Amino acid sequence: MRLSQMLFVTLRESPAEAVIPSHQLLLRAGYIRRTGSGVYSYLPLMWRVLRKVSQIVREEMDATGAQECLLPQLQPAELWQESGRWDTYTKAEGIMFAFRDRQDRDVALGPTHEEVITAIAKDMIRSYRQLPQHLYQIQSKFRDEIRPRFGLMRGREFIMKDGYSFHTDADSLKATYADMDRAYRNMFRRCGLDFVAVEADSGAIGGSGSQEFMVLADIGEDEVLYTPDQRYAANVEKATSIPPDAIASPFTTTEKRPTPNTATIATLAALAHCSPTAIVKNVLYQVTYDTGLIVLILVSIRGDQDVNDVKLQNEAARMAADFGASTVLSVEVPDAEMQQKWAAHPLPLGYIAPDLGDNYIAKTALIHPHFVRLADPTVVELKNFATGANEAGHHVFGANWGEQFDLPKVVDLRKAMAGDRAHHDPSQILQSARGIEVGHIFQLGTKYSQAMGATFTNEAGEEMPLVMGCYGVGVSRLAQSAVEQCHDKDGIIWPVAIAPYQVIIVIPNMSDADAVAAAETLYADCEAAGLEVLLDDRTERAGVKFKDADLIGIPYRIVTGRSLKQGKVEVVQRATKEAQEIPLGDVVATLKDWYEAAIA
RNA sequence: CGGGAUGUAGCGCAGCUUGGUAGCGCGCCUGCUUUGGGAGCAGGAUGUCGCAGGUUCAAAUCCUGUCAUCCCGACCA
Repeated sequence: MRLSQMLFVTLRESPAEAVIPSHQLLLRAGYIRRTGSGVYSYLPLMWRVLRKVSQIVREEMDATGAQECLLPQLQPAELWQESGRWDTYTKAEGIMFAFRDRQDRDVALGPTHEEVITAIAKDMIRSYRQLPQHLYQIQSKFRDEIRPRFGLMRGREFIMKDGYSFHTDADSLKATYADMDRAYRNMFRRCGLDFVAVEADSGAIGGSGSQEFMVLADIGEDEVLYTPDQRYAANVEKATSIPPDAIASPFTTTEKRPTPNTATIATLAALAHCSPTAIVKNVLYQVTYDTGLIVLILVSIRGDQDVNDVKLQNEAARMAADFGASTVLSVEVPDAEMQQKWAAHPLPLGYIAPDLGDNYIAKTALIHPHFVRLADPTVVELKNFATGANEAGHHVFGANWGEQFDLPKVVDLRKAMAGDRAHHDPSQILQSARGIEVGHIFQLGTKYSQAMGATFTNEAGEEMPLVMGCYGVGVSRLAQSAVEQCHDKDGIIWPVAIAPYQVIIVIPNMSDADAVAAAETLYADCEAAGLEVLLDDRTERAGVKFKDADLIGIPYRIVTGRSLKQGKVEVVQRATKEAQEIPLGDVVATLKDWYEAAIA
């Protein structure tokens, strides 16, 4: 491609809308333009990158035997009502773009495709003889994100590879899941990313085992906890650890004492001269189920620890059936406005005890009349602890489970933290890093197949639900992550395998006929050799061309300049800025070698 | 949805406090010179100051509303 013919516009300054390097550089270098909030146009250079990434993904998927297909983005509501996700996706999470067509039918733009693919499996898969199957597609997804941000990092329309596998049993699923683990590692390695695989929460998709692939970067939206021996890595939402040991309580007698202005653990610990580990903190949550029922959960946890919202939400979901509900719409810490809806009288905020009376809950139809009391394992062994007295400005000291308070049901709700010890080896201390989630693989199980009646007949002639897995890669997010991870002050440094072009030939002086002729020859030779090449034949000064070449991040730059007199050209590697003079006749073969070595 | 900020030329910004003919840098167009790291000189074009009301002789500027974009948050008593 000749740059003089291309829609090629670079910006000297970053548009104000971009705040992270990768977003700024993609805008400045003319790869993308914002069309709306969280909606981007992929310009010719970007589209080449996305096609490169897609092709790597495709090759690795095909190598596992998965079959590419293309499913509709426009999806009827019935499918989602069958799976039970219509309400959660349109109301609770509100993440699905849903609307009515002219026949007044509810339809939506696909945020994901479990429903569509399961309906097809239900239709087409009848016998165990057809299994396993694995279909995947690469297409745009639509999600009405709460807060789109950072360009392609969290868009409302984005490109994703999503795959779905169907199995007779869990062992077959695990085999494919392991294949996907390997395939994903291959993809991300081939794309030139520095990544880590971590244990993950399954979230709204549902199911059991799941693993995320994180590109490490400071602006990552996820926190990853890992051990230096690399034997453990998990999303903080999922992570478990050994908490610090509790320091023995200094309280020897049981008494209620006035403790003014100690609504926080820090102020209470200071006033009472004790460690936060000697305090039982009681935190109130409000869960809303799909039936409209509100259930109040009181969590008791050690004073130095925090509740993991995701673990709590999962526990609330497990309890849903007990309340005649099927899904959780929200889990929140009730603010003053929410409290007014159900509190019979003002709560002793900051001074709540594990036995906060049910009489605080007003008798209303949509409010469960009892607190659901849960205890994190960190409080189980505490002796003579301090905790609230259910009276503003007062705490109880020297309390014990089975004496002053009944120990509630014990559930792990604790948020693991950097500095905690690891379960597999307590000498390993958890470290924290930020990550960008570029891939996620799930063992779904039978959640969708059961809901939608997707069954097959097994060897014994019994009708069984299909066992499913699903596997996603954020293609457009991955491409921007590569920039986030690989750039310098001058611009993008594309990994060779996903660069839009491998080579750019710069003619420093267009009025030098020899330089132009040499460049034209090299341009033709590169193309003939199968290298993807840009020819900067614009009538710009050399400085402008060098700046632009650096900005758009093409891996190899040829300059037909001064050394032409010696029959040589300068060849510069973008990543290292390393330059060398190479005889004209050797240039193409050299670049071909470099390219092949880089993508091997 | 809550909080914060910003909307002025293609991009980055000033002007607003104290109302009075809309500015700067880059980019763009023309010409000449220049030609290896975002050239110099000369000339030129480009704005319903986000939108709608209001106050006023007069509004980019003051008031009200509204829309859009970006950032932080959705969380511990």
